[in-house]
This record gives sequence, structure tokens and C-alpha cells, in this order.
Amino acid sequence: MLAHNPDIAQRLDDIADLLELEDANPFRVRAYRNAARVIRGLGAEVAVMLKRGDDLSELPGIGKDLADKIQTIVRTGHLPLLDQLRKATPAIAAELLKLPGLGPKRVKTLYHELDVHTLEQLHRALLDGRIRALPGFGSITEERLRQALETHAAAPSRLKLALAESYVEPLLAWLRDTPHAETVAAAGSYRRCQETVGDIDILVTAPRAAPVVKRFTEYEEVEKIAARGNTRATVVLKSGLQVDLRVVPPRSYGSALHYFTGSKAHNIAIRRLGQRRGLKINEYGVFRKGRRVGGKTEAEVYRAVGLPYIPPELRENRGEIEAAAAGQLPTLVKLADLRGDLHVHTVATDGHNTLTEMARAAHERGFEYLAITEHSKRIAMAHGFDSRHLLKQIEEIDRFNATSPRITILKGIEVDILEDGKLDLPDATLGHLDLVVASVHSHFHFSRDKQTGRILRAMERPHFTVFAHPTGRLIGEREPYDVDMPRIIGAAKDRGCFIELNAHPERLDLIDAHCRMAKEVGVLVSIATDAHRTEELGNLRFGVFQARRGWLEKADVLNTRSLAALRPLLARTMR
DNA sequence: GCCGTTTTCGGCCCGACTGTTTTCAGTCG
Repeated sequence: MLAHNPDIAQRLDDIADLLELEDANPFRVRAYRNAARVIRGLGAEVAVMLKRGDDLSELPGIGKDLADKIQTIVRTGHLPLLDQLRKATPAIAAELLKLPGLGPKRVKTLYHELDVHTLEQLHRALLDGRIRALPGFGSITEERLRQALETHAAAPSRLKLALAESYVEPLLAWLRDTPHAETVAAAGSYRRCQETVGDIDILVTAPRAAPVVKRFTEYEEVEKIAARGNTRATVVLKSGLQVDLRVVPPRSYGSALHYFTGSKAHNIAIRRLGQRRGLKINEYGVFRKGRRVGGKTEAEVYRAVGLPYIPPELRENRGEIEAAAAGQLPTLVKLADLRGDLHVHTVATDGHNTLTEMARAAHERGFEYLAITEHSKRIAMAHGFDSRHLLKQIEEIDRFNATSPRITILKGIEVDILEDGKLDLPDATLGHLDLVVASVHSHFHFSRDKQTGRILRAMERPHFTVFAHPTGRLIGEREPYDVDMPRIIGAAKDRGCFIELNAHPERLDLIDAHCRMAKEVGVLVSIATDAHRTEELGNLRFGVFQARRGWLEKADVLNTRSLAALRPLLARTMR
């Protein structure tokens, strides 16, 4: 069996969990977690790297031992250390570790002192009052555990970035109205533009903290105040979103923003660099022998450790620090680099606006071109097009382009990839178009081989241009179908076609690691909204965020091309 | 387990908070 990067990373994380429970050296535990993160974010498949003879120990945080272990996983699908740890550690222990307030020490106490082997047994121990009698436990811990157990089934929900934005921006505006507040900024995973965020960190600089904390807790959306101190507070909004506020003096702004933006792994790596230079870096500043030497801006923090500024989207310690040190940071793609959108629908199928309305809205956003890509007939619920309808729309677009010089509409289709890998419309019809976007909307349950084979067959069709929302996932709602993305990306390279990064906030389908993979292989990515109404054209920014997390530069993105440069690229696929 | 312009051994980010405890271990971010 061939292990893929996420499988390898999962095994390394499992080892870290189990080692933690064994009271192993915490730095050893961290080494496994680091390695898992590095593998997860890699722009290439480890299996492929090994085949071409790459030395894994050259990767940051991976030495000879871990390189050997990873190789064993790829070769055999197993790792003796993990099997052995699993035998020695009860399954419940890893489960308990995830509960708030429980670390390795308390988990061990529960297991050994109270014989807790299931969550049910934990529950009973809580009811019997046996928990609070344990050394190191008390009535507050007992209550916390009780609550955690109640909500355990309803897994901790993370909020999609777009939804978080709708809660965060009004709150930031509210805080900006605080008298004497200077800078108000969201940090954390929100600033790093992760797909989903667990909670929100807000940083404010002000000469006095108290008025800011007061105004924060008085926000009308606040459901409950979870904590409130002199310079910080935590609230839960009515939406259930937890928000942490920290107020720092202006001279600490850069180091505080850096610290609260994270990621944790990135911060650790940066502080370590500082340490080697005799610096201490914390949220209040950069210090040498107790004397402040920087921290007003983030750039100062990076400069102190000899690095250029690293954009928040890259801060995962997945190679960005090494790239920065080598002067090889990517110049990340920006929203303003995009010249058009290559995947939208209109009212002719399941959209809500007319072709003219979509075109006008696209023009107002500064687009040079817009591809209309309706569903094909297989998607009957969406009134998908057959050949006749498509040819009719082609005429309509020709008429539009002849009379509207301000924006060019490209003739396209979102054609369904059928069960057997055929396309839902005949080649003769597709040949009339400027581009063919193809996607999977059925048979999500196929095995990896079967699903991948189906897509590869579709890709071989003469007019296949862009593979849209490549894994079909809906964040938090539908798992991706099982598909061998490295193979798909490789085939796209051979075939000269493109992969979509669907910018819909619920899809964001290409994940960051696959963006990096596409870049590495040299496959251009189309960042597209899949808009069904004019307002959704604005979702393009979420696609750009995701692309930036995937290290993409302007040149790596298909639709940063001018129309003149785009046409020959599309034409090549329409052979 | 990783790593090296003080090092191939002996370090490993740093601070705050919480709950439980009488001075601090454990947890968290």
C-alpha cells in the first residue's frame, strides 16, 4: 500500500499523542508533531520524493531517525513504534487527552487511580464524586469535565472563515470607536486566513486598557463574559464564537501582533532564532539583556532575527522561515492580480442573475473577462444545458461581446464528469467553446482507484480545460471524495490543463498543500468563484487567501493572465 | 528527536492563568 502525506502525518501525530501519555521527553513529542506538520504541508508526495532519491532528512525538523521512520511507513504502511505504543496505551487515554483541562498527568491519574476505561466510566466517576477526591483535582475541574462530556458528542465546531468575517468585522468597527484606541486588529488563525477558525483574537493598542476592555464587554452581541482582567478579556458572542481581547501599549504592537497571530509552531521557531542571537522575544517586545531593542512593528521582530517580513498566511513553520532566510519567499498573489473569473452560472440554469447582470457586476469589480459555465444536462435539478441550449447561449454571448466592449464573456460550460469518465456533452458541442470546466457531482463513494481513474479518463477528452472543485468537499459538511490528487495534478501537467481553486467559502477546494503541489509541478491554478449570483463574485478573495496559504504567486495562477495571454493557454487545451 | 557562527552534548520559546495548594504543577495559547 502506498502511504500519502496525510496518512504519514496522521501516524506521526498519533505517536506524539501516545508519547505524551507516556510522559516522554516533551521535546521528543514536539519533534513528532513538527514532522507531522512539515509532511502535511509539503508541496510534493513523500513517496515520489523517495522514489527519486531525495534525502528526507534535509527537510526542516526531520533528522535521520524520522527520515527512516517515514520511509518505513511509505514502504510498509506500518511503523513498529506506533504499533508498540498502541499496544501499551489504552485507547481511552488519547480520547481523554482531548478534553479541556486534562493533560497527560491527569489522564494517567484517572486511568490508574479510578480505572477509567471509557467515557461512560468517567461520567460515573464524576457523578459519584470520585473525581474531586483525587489529588490535583477539585470541584472546578469536576464541573469543567462534566460540561465537556455533555458537549463532547457535538464536536467542537469551527467557524468557516467567511462566516467568522461577518462577525469579526463589525466588532472591530465597534472597538475602533473606543476613545483613544489606536490600532485595532484581528490576529490568530483569522489573520492567517485559515479555512476555519476556532476562536478570534483581537489586539488593540491604547494608552489605557480599561476603556477598551469595558467597551469590548459592552458589545451588544456579547452573550457572556468568560473572563475579564486588566488588559484582557474573553467573551462568547451570541453566535457561540469565542473572542479574546488583549490590550497592549503601542510600543509592543508588533511583537504582540506577531505573537497573537501565530502559528504557535512559527512563533517557537522565530523565538528560537532570537535565542541563538542572544535575544528574548515575547509578546511585549524584543529584548537583549533585558533592554528593549524592538517590537513596535512585526517587521522589527523579523529584522531582529535577520529575516524579511513573512506574510501571515505563510506562518505555519512549513518551510517559510528557511525560505525567508534564503531570500526565497514567494511574492504571494493578490486579489488585484486577478483579471477575471472562469467559473460562474446565470439564471439560465441554477443561477440567480442574468448574463448581462453578471457581466456588469464583473466589470464593476474591474474584471477584464468572465467565463459563463452553466451546468450540463446530467444536473437536471439545476436545469443543466443540453447541446441545443448551450449553442443558443453561445449565440447570446457572441451578441453580447459584439455590442459590449467593456468586458469579454468567455464561452464555457461546467460539464459533468459521468460515472465512467465520459463527459456529459459531445465533443462536437464542446469544441465551440473557449473553455470546458469539468467536475464530479455524483458517485462520491468510489474507491480511490476508481474515482481517480474516472477523472483521469475525463481529462483525456479533447476539450478538457479546468478540473473544478477537485475533491468535492464541503467544509465541515461533506468529506472530500477519495481521489489521488498528486496523480491528478501530474496528469494535468502532462495534459496541459488546469486545476481550479474553488473560492466558494464552503468549498475552498483546492487545499493549501495541493496548491503548493500544483506550483511545484508547474500546473496553473484557476481561482474561481462558482458564483450563482452577482454578490458571490466577491468570494474571489477567499480563493486568494487560500492560494496565498498555498504559496501561490501571480505567475502560478491562470486568471492573472490578460485576456490576450489567457486565450492561447485555453486554446491549447481545446485541441 | 532535532540541531549547531558559543555546541556533536545538552540544550530545546515564553508567559499567563488556574486550580489547588501553601509555594507551584499542570495546562494553555
